[in-house]
Amino acid sequence: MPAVERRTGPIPGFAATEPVDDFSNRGRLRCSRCSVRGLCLPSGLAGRNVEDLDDLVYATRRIPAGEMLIRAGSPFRSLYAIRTGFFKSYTEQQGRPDRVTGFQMAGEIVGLDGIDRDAHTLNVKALEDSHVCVIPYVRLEALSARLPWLRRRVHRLMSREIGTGHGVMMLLGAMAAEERVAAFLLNLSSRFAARGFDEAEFVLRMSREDIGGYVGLTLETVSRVFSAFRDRGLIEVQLKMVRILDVGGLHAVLGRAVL
Amino acid sequence: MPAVERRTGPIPGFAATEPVDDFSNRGRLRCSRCSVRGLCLPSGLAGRNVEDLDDLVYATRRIPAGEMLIRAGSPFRSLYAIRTGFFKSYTEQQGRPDRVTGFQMAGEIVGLDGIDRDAHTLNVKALEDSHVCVIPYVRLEALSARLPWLRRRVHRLMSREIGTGHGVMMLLGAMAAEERVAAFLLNLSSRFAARGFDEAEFVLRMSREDIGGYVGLTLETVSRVFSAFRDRGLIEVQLKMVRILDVGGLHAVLGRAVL
DNA sequence: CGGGGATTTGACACATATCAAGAGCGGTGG
DNA sequence: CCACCGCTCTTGATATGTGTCAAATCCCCG
Repeated sequence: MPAVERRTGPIPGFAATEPVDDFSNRGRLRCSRCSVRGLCLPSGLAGRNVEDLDDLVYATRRIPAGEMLIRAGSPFRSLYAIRTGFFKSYTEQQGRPDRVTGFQMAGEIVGLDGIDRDAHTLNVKALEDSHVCVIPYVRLEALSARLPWLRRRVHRLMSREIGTGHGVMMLLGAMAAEERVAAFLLNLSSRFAARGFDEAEFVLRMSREDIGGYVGLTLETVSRVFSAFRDRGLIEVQLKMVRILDVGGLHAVLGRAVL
Repeated sequence: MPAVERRTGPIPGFAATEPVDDFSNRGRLRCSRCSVRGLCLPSGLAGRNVEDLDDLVYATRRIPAGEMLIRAGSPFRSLYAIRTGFFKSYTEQQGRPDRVTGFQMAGEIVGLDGIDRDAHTLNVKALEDSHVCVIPYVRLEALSARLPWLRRRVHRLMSREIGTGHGVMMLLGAMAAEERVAAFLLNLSSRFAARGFDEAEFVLRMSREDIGGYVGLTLETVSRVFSAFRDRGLIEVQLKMVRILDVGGLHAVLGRAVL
């Protein structure tokens, strides 16, 4: 069962079927006070204007580790901004392991792929206890009408996701196993760094199988590559714990493979 | 040298560095009269409103086969709507064959990936003589301010491109060679069909190497798979000419591989 | 008609998948 | 608190799909 539900009544144009566990937004949820505002929707905005966003967020929702935030096929109504936590987006394949399209962390927006068909196309599952902001699409739309910078910002977000997709295509279509894993680790590292976490030492929230599902390898190969990197002194690995000992070395593995 | 250039003076906020070979838009280029409007930006619009778009297009531009429409790294100013023709989007890799991120045809929009960084990230090259509509981003922005349906439409377009990317990830990360090629052929076929062309018989505009660069295989493997399909009576191939003899059979090759 | 690139086909190599077994860790319950 | 159980991870042996290298053919275009 997905999180506790507590609602505060329907929003015009927004069917109240969203499970939420926080109050409706009466100035309580403020982008202007959010710790990840520098990465999230308000990014790049000078202070005062951020308050324009303060009635954008409908509610927050707590997603315990292992619970689904979005189920593929469900009707699209909202985007979700990740406040804290870690998610994986994936499609299920009967028998085979999940095909993972990405991992998302604080400040990132999920659900953009659902706009086109008015339905979500991917499953999104929390890999650790997480909090998200529910952003009803109709509200975003309405606010976009009068906030040019918000239109622009949403365009940039979507454009970035398109570009991210191209990066993954590069990874999947043109890189060897070690290159893929190196690229994966470096990507994670820089994203942690952007959030003020240690860029050298971090915890992998996902399993080897999930990593494999993302970079297009089997879990065994991922494990082997980790071991190979360890033996060469590039990283330390102890199950979920990873410490990057030689960033330059990892970049060298990537070689001239363009990401 | 890229096509003939003929301009009609600067547009506010739009530096006149775009090579164009048609007149500036004085009601001459009309989405409302365009043959691909059903697939392009105006898609889904009731007739009369389409005229709102008529001053969106700055100019058309002819791109001869083999010429570049967009060069990776160049500053982002415009989107391009394909009127006629066929393009490939790709990144160059020194030594190795191009990594192809997609093929585009009439009614499709290219350049969306450039919004995020104000620069194009992919090369886009015409594979046959083509015509595109140049859509200055500032104009699209301005028009979006007063046309809710256009905002929505652009969101949908970008969302679709995100979803397309996920489809390619699926293909590259989880499918065997024959599955990839079958998916590629079926995808092309349905897109031709949507444009009123024969869905069973069509001309491949791209080389085997380009196909390989797209589906993540070498040109030899692509060729072998084509031959295998031919031997099994699924298709006829004669260089660029392809005829699908057994659609069901191709779908069967895909099996339960989810696209 | 000639030339050069694209395509096909073959032989072989190799990277990664597959199959299998064992070890380590974490969570649960006594 | 300890012991057990199950799941994830690691490591090994082997299989196999696809890449690589090479050569012949075909076509298109000049």
